Amino acid sequence: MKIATWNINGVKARHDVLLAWLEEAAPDIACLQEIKSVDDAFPGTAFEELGYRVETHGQKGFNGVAILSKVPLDDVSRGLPGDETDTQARYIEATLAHEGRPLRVGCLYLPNGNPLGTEKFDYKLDWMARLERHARACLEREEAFLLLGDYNVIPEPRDARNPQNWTDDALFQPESRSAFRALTNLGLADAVRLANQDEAVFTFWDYQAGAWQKNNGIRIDHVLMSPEATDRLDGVGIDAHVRGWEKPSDHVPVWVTLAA
DNA sequence: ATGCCTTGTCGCACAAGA
Repeated sequence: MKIATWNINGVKARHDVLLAWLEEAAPDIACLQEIKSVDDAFPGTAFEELGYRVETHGQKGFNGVAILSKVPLDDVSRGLPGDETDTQARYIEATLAHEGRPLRVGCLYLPNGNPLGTEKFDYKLDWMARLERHARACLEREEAFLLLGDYNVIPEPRDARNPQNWTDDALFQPESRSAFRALTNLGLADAVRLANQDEAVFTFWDYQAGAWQKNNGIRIDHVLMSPEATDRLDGVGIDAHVRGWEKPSDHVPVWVTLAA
């Protein structure tokens, strides 16, 4: 079973590229972020014709997440628990069956947090604290689950081509990195780092200043896995070539495959 | 030091992104 995450930066602008990637990569589950669409306006027909069910949690103009799935989804839940006043659409999760056992998939778009010294950075850290509490609750069930998406965190210096350029950025603050580390310290595995310890493993390249051509990237899209899911981990990949397609997102897909 | 692009918006410039 192949499960992927991709920040597509607008589902309407990315419709054809998303369709081409789904046909090429053929994931069973695709977790999407920044759909920038309300639920009713999500252009799902072409994806449904490929065999995907579509579950969205959208809002107008910004943010928005979705799960496309070739297998049935149960208990679809929208919004990250822990703050009923949070109106930003950044989290959706659902349960599916993998080899006869439940697998919970959480699709997340973590707040960017810039600029520093504003309520936006506080919101990022509050959101990460809620995510840790949610991860703890999920772990207590001792079942397989994935928390995957755009974390907007550069975990370590080797996860940026030019880490010195990010020292004043919310993505690379000690508080952001510590909050991400709190998740891995719970026992959640960073799938890409289980498979690949190299430098220059990136998932995002800015649209500006020829970042893609210079390979001036960062690794901010992550797949975190519970121990029960890691037991079944079979493969990990980053579809970086998609960044070179016409009209690309600035992020690329990251995926894992689970064995029986 | 700043902008460099891209997307969506009750557009005709701007906010937000990272």
